[in-house]
Order: sequence, then structure tokens, then C-alpha cells
Amino acid sequence: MKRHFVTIKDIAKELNISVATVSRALRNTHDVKEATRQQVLAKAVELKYKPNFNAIGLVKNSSNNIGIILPVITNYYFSTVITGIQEIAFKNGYNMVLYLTDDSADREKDILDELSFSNIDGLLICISSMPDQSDRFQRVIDNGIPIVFFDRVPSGIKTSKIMQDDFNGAYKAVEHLIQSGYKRIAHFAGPAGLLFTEKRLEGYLAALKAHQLPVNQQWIIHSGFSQKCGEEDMLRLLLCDPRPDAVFAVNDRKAVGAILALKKEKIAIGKDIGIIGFTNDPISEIVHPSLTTVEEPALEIGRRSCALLIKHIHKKNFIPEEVILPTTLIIRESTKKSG
Amino acid sequence: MKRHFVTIKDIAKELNISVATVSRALRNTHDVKEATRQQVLAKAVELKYKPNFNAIGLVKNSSNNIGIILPVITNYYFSTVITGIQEIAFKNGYNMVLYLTDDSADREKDILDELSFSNIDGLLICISSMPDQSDRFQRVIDNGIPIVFFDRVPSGIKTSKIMQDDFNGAYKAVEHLIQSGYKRIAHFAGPAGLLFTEKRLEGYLAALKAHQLPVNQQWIIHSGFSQKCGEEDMLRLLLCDPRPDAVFAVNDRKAVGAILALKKEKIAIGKDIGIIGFTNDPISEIVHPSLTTVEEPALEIGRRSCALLIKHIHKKNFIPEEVILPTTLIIRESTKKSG
DNA sequence: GTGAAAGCGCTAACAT
DNA sequence: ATGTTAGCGCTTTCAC
Repeated sequence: MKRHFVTIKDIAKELNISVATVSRALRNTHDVKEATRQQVLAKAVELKYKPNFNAIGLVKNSSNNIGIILPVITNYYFSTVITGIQEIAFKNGYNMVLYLTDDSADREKDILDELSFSNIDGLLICISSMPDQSDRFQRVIDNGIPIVFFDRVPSGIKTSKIMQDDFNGAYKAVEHLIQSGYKRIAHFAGPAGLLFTEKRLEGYLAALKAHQLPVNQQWIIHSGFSQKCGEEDMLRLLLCDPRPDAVFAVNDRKAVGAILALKKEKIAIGKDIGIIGFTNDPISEIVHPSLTTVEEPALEIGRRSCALLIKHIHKKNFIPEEVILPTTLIIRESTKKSG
Repeated sequence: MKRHFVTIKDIAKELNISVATVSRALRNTHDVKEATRQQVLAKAVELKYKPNFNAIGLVKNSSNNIGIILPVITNYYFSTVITGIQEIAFKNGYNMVLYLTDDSADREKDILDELSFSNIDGLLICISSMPDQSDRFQRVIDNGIPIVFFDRVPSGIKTSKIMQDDFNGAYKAVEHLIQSGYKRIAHFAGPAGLLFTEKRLEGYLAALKAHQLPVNQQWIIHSGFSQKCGEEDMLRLLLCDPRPDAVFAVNDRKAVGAILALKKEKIAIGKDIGIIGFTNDPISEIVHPSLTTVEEPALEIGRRSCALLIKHIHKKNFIPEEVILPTTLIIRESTKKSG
């Protein structure tokens, strides 16, 4: 268990100078002679000196870690967001500490409670789809740990948030459906209570309204985010009378589930029922027929939220920003009436 | 920047006892009166005390972090492995610090070099596909930081390794192809030099040999792991004379690439050319025709490797284990000659 | 069973 | 420009 590493004391001893000078030289403080600095640097390399983060953290009351709390990583969107985060974090000398909630509010609570704040300088959070626990997050912020929320953001907390343009993405999606000739458009929504889910629902509703198309509550089905949910929703939808001729799904996985269900029922996708998703998961290009969808800027969400968090960490009173990134409509086969 | 948290000193002061007693009570050391212990515990909750990991780490020369170094996380296998790791890590009070190499040996080197070992108790590594840098890893181990390798393991380092049964998985895959009536079987391999890639190649070769089938070097194509590589490999393969009637791909993404290329060329998958992959990525069920594949126990790989690493951390001289987990053949449409 | 005090490796006044 | 020293929050002898 006991390992001994080279410390600044070792460097100081070898060079016959004080630890303070070594410390200063290592950190490029300006009141140290260039020659001394070079000596120290050379010696540090020679001795393979590595700073002790615990000691630094203890003095500075900080770590070099940013925590990331999100539901799952086994999907395209989240793993891509993390890739974006890591890019910026690494560049700025921060490590990522990853926490997975499995989309459970209880787990989220446990993680937040057990978090030793000395171990984390700031938090990047995508909340679980369970009931809103805003006060819990507020307490963390009050403790001096900045939080930036992304994708799934809680309402009522004054801090930076970053998301894609869910409303307009949904609007564009539904409008594309309408322009493609579909008239009875259903929506497979996510669980109620999540802001982005509601924004997509609103976008859907607004597009229908703008084009004087009917809203049928039967055609709006709330369920989870999985492919399986998409299949089940579709089976339910097929029982409706009148039956919709298109579906806007809250994400690609549900859309893929819908496609799979339709194929089992031998219903022609595009021709009989058009499908559009949201995310631009690589799977949307591979599924047959390929899935029309709204691309989310996942990588950029990751980069931007990390950059924002770092600003919060550096400036105690950084004014919160709410960033909304644009989405892109990607037209493929699943919304072609004839092909 | 300066935040003040409750410390054991605060608890001691409130209770009129010494910090030593508080420290002992908090850690359930046995030489503290039960009544005192209860008082301390109650006060700790009341004051919302959170241990300072930096201080503990400084004294104990440890963190509570395990580092994970892997190429990318935007794919099913790796993100699932991480999910398994996190499950065990969380249970044991460890945090995961994530590092992405983007499959670059240079980046891997940078990460290893910049790693302040005071920040990490052990490392879980899946090496990049670039030339082997075993000495680099050995140095880390010599410094007292245990490493457990998973999936892509370097040869020549004596530490625990955990992988799926690549040889037998490949053997089963190719044998299934043979039993399905395919006779000219090609292999889309990964980059040369990676152990698991070689094991799969060996399994392929062994199965051919066991069934007295010809080995044609033209039919063995080495390239990257991406879907695009699979497409390109397939295009190249179609030029061969004689032309193979089946392909065993080193992973599902390449297999999917192959399927896509075949569809573009209007060649009947299964009937004209059979395809089998490796991983059981969810995509293999969605692609059309669905992909026969060899399932890897990704979640279990994560769990087991984390459990092993924790043993290494706890016992300085834990005897390294090499674990090989079984794979499962999953038969779908892409290897059906008629259907 | 509890307290006093040293010290983990580093930074940051305060001296010189 | 450099040295001295206190102290970050905690654990751990060593006393009592």
C-alpha cells in the first residue's frame, strides 16, 4: 500500500534550495530566476517528479476533477456527449469522474449525498427522468460546487444550462411530415415531466396548429425512451380509429422500435405510415428503411457544457448562461410516401 | 474559490472531545466507547459532515479513484464494459476516472505520463491498436499502481488480464458458417498486432483447417474496426476470383458495413454471401437482414475486471489472474442460405 | 477509552 | 530572488 514518490522536497534537497523555490519554479511563478527554474524543471524530469494532487487539493481546496452525472452511457447520444466533455476537460487539465444513475432518482440522490465535495470542482448533470429534485441540486450549488445541466435540465435552478433546440427540432420534424403529405400525425413522447420531452411535444403541437391539423389525444403516447417502448407504442397506435398515417417519435430508438413493429405487421413504412425520429443515432442510417430524423449536436453539447462549467469553476460569480444549440433535419426513407 | 466545509475539528469542538476520537469514531475503530461513537455519528449527520478525500488521500497515500483508459466509448461494447465497471466500483466506494485515447498510442502515452498517481489507486486499461508499448505500462506497475487489462491486452506484462474467448468464439462462428453450407470463407480482420484480433484470426484458421477448407490469403483483409472499413473490405473482396461465399468479420460494425455494401451491390445476403459478426451489438438485431454474431459478455468483462483490480489494490502481491469468459453464438438471418 | 502532537506534500504569507 | 514557516484536514503513534 505504501508507495513513495518523488516530492518537491527531494528536488529541493538535490539542488540545495528551498521547497518554496521549487514550488514556485514548477508553477512558473514570476519571481524566480530563469536559471533556477530551468534547474528545477530539469531535475523534476530527471527524478520523474509527479505532483501530489491530494496535497495540492488540500491546500487549494480543490481537486482537478469534474464530476459527470447521467442516466446511462450505453447509447449514442450520451457517449458522444461524454466524448465532447472529455475533449475540453483534458485540454484544461481536468479529469472526468463518471457517475451513472441508471435513470433512478434514488441513485441520483445517493450519488449526490455520498459525493465528497473535496473530490470535485464542479458537476455536469443530465437529470434522471424521475420527479424533479431541484432542491437537492440547489444545496450542492449553495455548498460552492457549480453545476451545469445539459439535455435534461431541471426548472427553477439558476445556473447554466445547455440543450439542443427541442422545440424547433420537433417543429421542423412535424412540418416535414406535413409537407410530405401526411395528415394524421401521432407523437410517441417521453415520460412526462422532463423539459426536453415537453419541448418536443410543444413543437409537435405548434406545427400541427400552424398547419390546421387535428390534435388527437389518443395519438399522443407517453412512455419510456427504449426501443421496446417504441414497439409497444406502435402496437397500441395501430388500434386507434382513425389510424394515424405518421409518427414523430421523441427519439430514434423509439422510432426504430416503431419501424420494427410496423415491419412485423407488414405495414409499408413511408407509404402507409411515415416515421421520424430525433437524435440521428447511427442506427437511423442502418435500419431499413432508413430513418428520417432530427440531428442533435451531441458532441458540441458536451464541449460547450464542459467549457461553461470550467468558467463557473474559475469565476465564483459567473453569470449563468442558457445555451440552445440548433438541430438539423435529416431526410431519409422513412418519410417518403413513394419511393 | 474558497469554500469551507465541516471538518472533524468542528465536530470535536461541538462535542468537547478531541479530533482523534472523532476520527476513530467515524471510522469504526474498535477502541472508542459506543456512546461516544453514537454522539459523533449523530453530530456528523447533523452538521452534514463530508470527509475530505484530499486529506485522507494525503495521509493514506491513496485516492478512492480507479482510472479507466480506453480507446472510445461511443460504441456498444465499451460503454457496456464501463457500465459493468461502474457497478462494482460504486459498490466498493470507488469512483471512476475516465480517459479516452481515441485509439492513439501517443495520446495513451500522454495520459499515462500526466497521470498523477496520487490521484489513482489502480488502472483498468484497454490498449490502443497502435504498436505495443508494454514498457510504459510496466513502469506504472513498478510505481505501485496496479493495472488490469481487458479486451485488448498487451503481451509480456505480468498482471491480471480479462478477455472473452476470442479463439473459440471465432471457431464457433466459422464452424457455423461451414455447417450452414458455406465453403469459401473470408475474414475481415482488425489491425494486425492486437492479441484479440489475432486470436479471432487463429480461430478462423483453425476452423477452416478442421474442416479441410482452403485458406486463401486474398480473403483475409486487415483494416480498422469501423463500419466504413467493413464496407471497403467488402468492395475489395467482391473483386476476388474466386469470390468467397461468406465472411466472418472481426466485429459487428464491420459486418454491418459489409451488409450495407452488399445491399448496394444487390447481392443477396445469406443466399449469395453469408455474413457473421462478433460482439452482439444491438445493431446486429436491427440491421436487415439481421446479423448472426458471437455475443461477448461485455457487462461481465467490466464487472470482473473491476473486481480483479480492487483485489490488486487491496493486496499488494495479489497473484495475477487471466480470465477468459465464454462467448455465445447467436444465429440470425445473415447466415441463412435460404429463407 | 481518549488526548496531544507529528506529519502526509504542498502553497502562501511573511521575511530577508 | 529565495528561505522560513504555518497550516490545509486527516490519521496515527505515543502517552495517559
